[in-house]
Amino acid sequence: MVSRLLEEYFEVEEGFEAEYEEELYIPEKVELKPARNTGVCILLSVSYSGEAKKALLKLYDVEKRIMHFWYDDSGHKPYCLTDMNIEDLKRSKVVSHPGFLGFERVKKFDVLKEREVELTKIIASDPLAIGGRRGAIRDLLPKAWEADIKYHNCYIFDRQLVPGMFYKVENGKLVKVDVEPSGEESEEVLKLFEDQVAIKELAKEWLPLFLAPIPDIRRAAIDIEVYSPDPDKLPNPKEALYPIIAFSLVDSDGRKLVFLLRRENVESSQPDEFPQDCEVRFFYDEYKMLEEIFKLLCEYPVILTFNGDNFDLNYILHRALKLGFSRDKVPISMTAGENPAALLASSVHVDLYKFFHNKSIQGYAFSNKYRDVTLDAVAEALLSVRKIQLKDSVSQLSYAQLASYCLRDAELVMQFTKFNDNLVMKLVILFMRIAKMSMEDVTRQGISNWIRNMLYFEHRKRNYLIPRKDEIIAVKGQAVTEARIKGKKYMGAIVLKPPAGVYFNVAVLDFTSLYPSIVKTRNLSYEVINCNHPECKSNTIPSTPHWVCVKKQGLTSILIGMLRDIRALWFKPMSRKVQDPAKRSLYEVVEKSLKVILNASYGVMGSSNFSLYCPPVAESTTAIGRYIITKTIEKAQSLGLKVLYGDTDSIFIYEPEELRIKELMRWAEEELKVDLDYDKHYKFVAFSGLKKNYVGVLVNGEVDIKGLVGKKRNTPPFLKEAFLNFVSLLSKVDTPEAFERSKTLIRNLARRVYDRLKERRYSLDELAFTVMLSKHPSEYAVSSQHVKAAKLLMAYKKNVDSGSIIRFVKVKGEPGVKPIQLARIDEIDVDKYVEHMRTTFEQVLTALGLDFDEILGVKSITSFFNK
DNA sequence: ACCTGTGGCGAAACAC
DNA sequence: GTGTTTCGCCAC
Repeated sequence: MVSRLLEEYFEVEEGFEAEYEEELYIPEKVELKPARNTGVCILLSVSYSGEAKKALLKLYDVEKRIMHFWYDDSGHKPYCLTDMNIEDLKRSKVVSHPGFLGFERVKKFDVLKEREVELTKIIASDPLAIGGRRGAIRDLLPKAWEADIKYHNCYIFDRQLVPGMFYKVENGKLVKVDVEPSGEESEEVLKLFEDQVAIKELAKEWLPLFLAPIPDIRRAAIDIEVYSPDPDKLPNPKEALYPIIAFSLVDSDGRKLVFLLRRENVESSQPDEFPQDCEVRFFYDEYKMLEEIFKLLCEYPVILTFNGDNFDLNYILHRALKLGFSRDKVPISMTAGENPAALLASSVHVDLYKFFHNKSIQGYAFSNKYRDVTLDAVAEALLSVRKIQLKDSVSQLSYAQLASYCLRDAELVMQFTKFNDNLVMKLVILFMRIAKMSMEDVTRQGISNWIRNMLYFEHRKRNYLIPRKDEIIAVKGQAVTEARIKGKKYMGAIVLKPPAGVYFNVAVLDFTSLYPSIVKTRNLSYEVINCNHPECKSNTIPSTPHWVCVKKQGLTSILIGMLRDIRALWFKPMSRKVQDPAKRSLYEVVEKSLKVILNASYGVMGSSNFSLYCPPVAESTTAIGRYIITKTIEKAQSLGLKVLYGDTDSIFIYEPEELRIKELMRWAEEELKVDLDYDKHYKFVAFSGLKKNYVGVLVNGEVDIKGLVGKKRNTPPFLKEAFLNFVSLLSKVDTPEAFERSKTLIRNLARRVYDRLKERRYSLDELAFTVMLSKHPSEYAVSSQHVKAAKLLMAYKKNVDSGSIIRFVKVKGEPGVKPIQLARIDEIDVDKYVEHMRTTFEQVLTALGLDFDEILGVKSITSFFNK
């Protein structure tokens, strides 16, 4: 049982196996709990071993049927896998044990039978992804399980057995797919790895995942509207007190339909007022309408919603139960827990709200194009189309207005998966292939779970025992470096302090995917860091006591290195080179998805929630990063280059000389084994003198604004707008002389904003600060302004919770703020706003050598205000 | 049940 | 009054 890996890299005590075996413990009372999703797993929440196990099983009369028995992450809750079929399970004593498979759960399995057909379609449509829900394909699973267990006979991950990405369904059976790389392209890519044996072998297995075509899965987007007597309050799905008055569906083939519930006192509409190309159906009976909705939900392999987990599907389910549907007639079920998911009986439900909410998706796949995750905001950012803006609440709309409104939402949701050549669906499927997760899981779970699953898969493939978190910490230790910021675990990157002022002709160099490159070239991986070979101890990590194995390359080092290389050497260049739009789009999607994984791969190593959490690996990564940028700056200076600024992996060089830059790049490649690339060239950069804080105008006229207050989400719109005008004046500047001329314009602009503010000629909307609540207002340690505003809103019977966006203005008197809904323009505290204006503008003015007070003559005026 | 990391800035609240 | 802490948002 002790794997090769464990013996080699951990100090394995003599009798390791016996340790578990000999610790006999026979509990008097056994608690049996259901294991989620696996159906035929029994979870015993007790310690067990040899004789104890037997006694225990005898107690429950199931000993003969127990096939396998494994530990879970905690090491104390072993799983039993049984080979019992459902009928046996139902009859067995175990089943009737309180807390185990209750009646309802068994019943659910019967429902599952019907789901297989549709799920099979999805799996079959993309054999390289594992698809569908595990429970739903349970009859197909045993074959995969056998293979899995035989092949990886050491550990079963988190209540699931991964059937493997290399299976597809044929005639109702799982069939192994031949994954030998075929085709010229694979060969061509593999040639790039001639000198890296381990990486080449792994790339052989992974390339099909990226090169195989991505299926266009048939799907439908849905949306509902619910009647509400209070237009400010969203109806509660658990109570489902009010009728569903509209339902819309838009499918991937272009079919559009709307169901409307006839109600009293609703304005009737002419046929031509309804949306065109759309089937409209009226119902007198909500029950009937729900029946029709359920039929539709079962027609598509994938159903898309925006917030369907929390609202739409949840509401439909509870409304149906309230109207007298029995549970087995409703094809929707909610998972248990605080953050439940709505699952469909015969389809996969993708809640795009959850997917778009994922920080990695937001940042790296969509480069922060949207900030608020609302249907309206995301649609505007990605599709340039908005929701239909309503003056009245949905409950007051005419039938035609309601139909248009509801349909638009479903259209937007469908469009999310279609725009940019099905980008979102393609990303989802690629993430399924990379993480070996189902569509439902991959769209709901965060990046750390994707990476965990990806790594676990590679462990099992190699027959490695997967250690627990506490085992890694015990053997490899905690972080030793001290963070600059209090409360952080270890030291991070270096940021240079830039000189305040404007600099013409600045080149920016950066290290391409610095951290993944470090992980690869310096062999960073939890099992090989601080290994127990005496001869490795001299291979130290700078400014840490850690060392790294020189005998064997670690798993994460190979895997992350391989992903980095195929992105950098193939998919990134190809996504720029290839002309054929379809091919190009595929390269772009693969490139994007790899970027997402790579960017998070370092972070998770330093995250205590991550199951392979290894602080020494995380701090070694940043330590080497610091070493690399420091050495590069030194080298640049010795070459006579002037380094203005740098942050983590970038270096700003003033008046660069091509030959010296080339020499620096060559040196970095040779000495440090990292690619130093020429990133961009600024016509000029204006530094405020603060770190992470500057404006630059590129040679093509594009403007980069970094970290300045004027661009932050919480800054009031009037300042953002003024700031943008300010920057656009700046972007027209070409020469130092033009600066002098632009100063008058800048002065006028600042003056105008100031006067307007003073005369209160801005609306409340323009003055509003927009801040997100990161937790419920009651949970805050300090009552900051947005929390105060939120509490005022709550007192005004508004629903406010973690994630809510609070808009407030600053007013005179206590408590100094009011939510925008409750404020009047004459209450505004003008002085506070002048201060905000000052900081916003000063960040750039100092760079230009201008003074805010001087420009406005503010000093005399503020003193006037103070009287 | 959910959760990648550290560094840095500004505003306001809190602690003394 | 002051220094410190908390919070949100951003850069990388």
